[in-house]
Amino acid sequence: MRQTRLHAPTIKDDPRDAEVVSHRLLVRAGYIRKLAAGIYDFLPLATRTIQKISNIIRGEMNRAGAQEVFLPAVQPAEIWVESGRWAKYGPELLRFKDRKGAEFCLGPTHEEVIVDLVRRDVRSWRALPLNLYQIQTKFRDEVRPRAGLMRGREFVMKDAYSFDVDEASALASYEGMYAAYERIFQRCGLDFRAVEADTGAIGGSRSHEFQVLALSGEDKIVSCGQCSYAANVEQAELVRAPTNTAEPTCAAPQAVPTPNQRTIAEVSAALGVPESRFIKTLIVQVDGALVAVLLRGDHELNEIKLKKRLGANEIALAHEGQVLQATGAPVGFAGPVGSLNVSRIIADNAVRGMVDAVTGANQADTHLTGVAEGRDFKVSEFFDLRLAVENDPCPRCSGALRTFSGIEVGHVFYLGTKYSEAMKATYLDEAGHEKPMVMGCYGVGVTRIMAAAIEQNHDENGIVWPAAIAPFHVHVLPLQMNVPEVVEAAEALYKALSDAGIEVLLDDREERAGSKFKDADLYGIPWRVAIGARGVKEGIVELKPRRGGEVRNVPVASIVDELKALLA
RNA sequence: CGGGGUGUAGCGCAGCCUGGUAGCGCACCAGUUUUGGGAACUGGCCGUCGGAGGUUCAAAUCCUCUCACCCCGACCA
Repeated sequence: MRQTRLHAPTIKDDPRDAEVVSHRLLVRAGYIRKLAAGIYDFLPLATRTIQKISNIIRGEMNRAGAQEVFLPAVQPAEIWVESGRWAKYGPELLRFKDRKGAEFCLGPTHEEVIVDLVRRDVRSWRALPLNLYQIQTKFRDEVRPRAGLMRGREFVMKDAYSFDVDEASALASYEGMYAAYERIFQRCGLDFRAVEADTGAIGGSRSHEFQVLALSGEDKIVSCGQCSYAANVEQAELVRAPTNTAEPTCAAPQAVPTPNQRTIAEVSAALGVPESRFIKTLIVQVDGALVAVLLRGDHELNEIKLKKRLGANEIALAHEGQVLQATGAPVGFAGPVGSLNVSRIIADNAVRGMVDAVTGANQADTHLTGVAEGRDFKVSEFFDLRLAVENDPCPRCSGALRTFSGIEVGHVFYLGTKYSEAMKATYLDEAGHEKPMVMGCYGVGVTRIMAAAIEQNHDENGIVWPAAIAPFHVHVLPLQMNVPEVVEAAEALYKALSDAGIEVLLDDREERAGSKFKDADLYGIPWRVAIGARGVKEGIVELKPRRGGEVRNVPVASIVDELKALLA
């Protein structure tokens, strides 16, 4: 490809609306442009990288026995009504009507479509297992799209769906996809971790996320320093610490004035008591009722665990008015001692046996010290309700958990029969009995991989692509376009590399060397060959890896073989 | 949806407080000189100042409403 013909306009200034690195660099390097919030144009370089990623995914999916299909993005409401998700999915599902008034949506995912497809024609155990996948544009009307491609409303996703005769076979399919995913992300050159995850609204019982480790990641994950245990903090099981058996040092709680000190941090600083000695009291709406949830002051509520433990459909922190109603005090002074107007009081395991603790007094500008669990208040039930934190004990071994930020680029779910039962996707087994198919579903965020790869691979000058997903292999820069020998050498090298099947971008623009170097760094192509007037007279060109390495002089005669070897 | 912020040339911004001929840098076009890490000079092109309404002799500037976008939170296969 000649750069004079390439549409990849670079920008010197950072775009104002881009904060995260991948967004900034993709815009500056001319890979993407924004059309609307969370909706982007993919320019030629981005399209090439997306193709590379897609082809890696195809290779691994095909190798794992899955077959590629291409399903409609526009989906009729009927099948969503059938699965129950037309009502449940909420405003994230972009719905619209056709000219006759019939209801449709733009597919955020394709369980309904695939189940509808498979149930029509698959009637026998002989046709199973079956695994179908596609690479396609998805649309989710996110409340708040952000961070460029990391959380867009329209994005490219690979989604796969497996159908099996029974649970054992379905779990084998799941393991097959898990293994394929590990290969996919390895081949994309990503530093990632597979972690145990919550199954969320999609249901099912077994789930892993593939998280690319990056400080800018939205997800928090924990991983054991000693064994292979890793999980999303939402999911991480916490072993119960030994219950405190120390005796309280004071006979009864003492009220202390804490004017306008509403947060644990403020009161902790004012009283000189560490946050871990506080009992945090959250008033939570659980399906309409108010519940008091107690946590140790330095811990955070895991809403997913709370929802699960209580079997609730909807939970949310109470509003100011509800807090006043429950505690008789403004927000910031709630505590479990005395009368709380809530349906019940539950607590995290870590609150059990706390003594000499600090809590709100259910009275404005007042806290209580010297509070003891059991003596001064009663909890109806203890659960594991908090988010895991650094140094929590590993639930599998004696190690300690460490925390990381991650970007979710893949997710595998064991679905069971949730959709096949709702939509009657059944088969006849060998004995002639009708049974629901057992399903799994598996997603990879293709465009998100592109962003995640940049989050992990960049420097102050631009993108540093992992070779496997770079838009080109080699970038050839003739440094003086007015020196015929330089242009001739560059043209010859361009032809020789192209003939050798190497993807090469030739910077044939009438630009000064400095501009060419700057743009080359922004683009992030793995190998750069600079051809200068001095070197060419001696039969020398300069080879430089985009990642780190030094410039190396290579004889013109051997540069093609050299690059062939490097790219093999 | 709650909180905060921004909309002025293709991009990044100043001007707004204190109303009076719409500016700067980059990019783009032409020319000259340059030519190994975003060249210099000269000339040139590009604006319904996000939109609507109002106040005023006069509005980018003041007032009201509205739309879009960004950040934090809530939300989220």
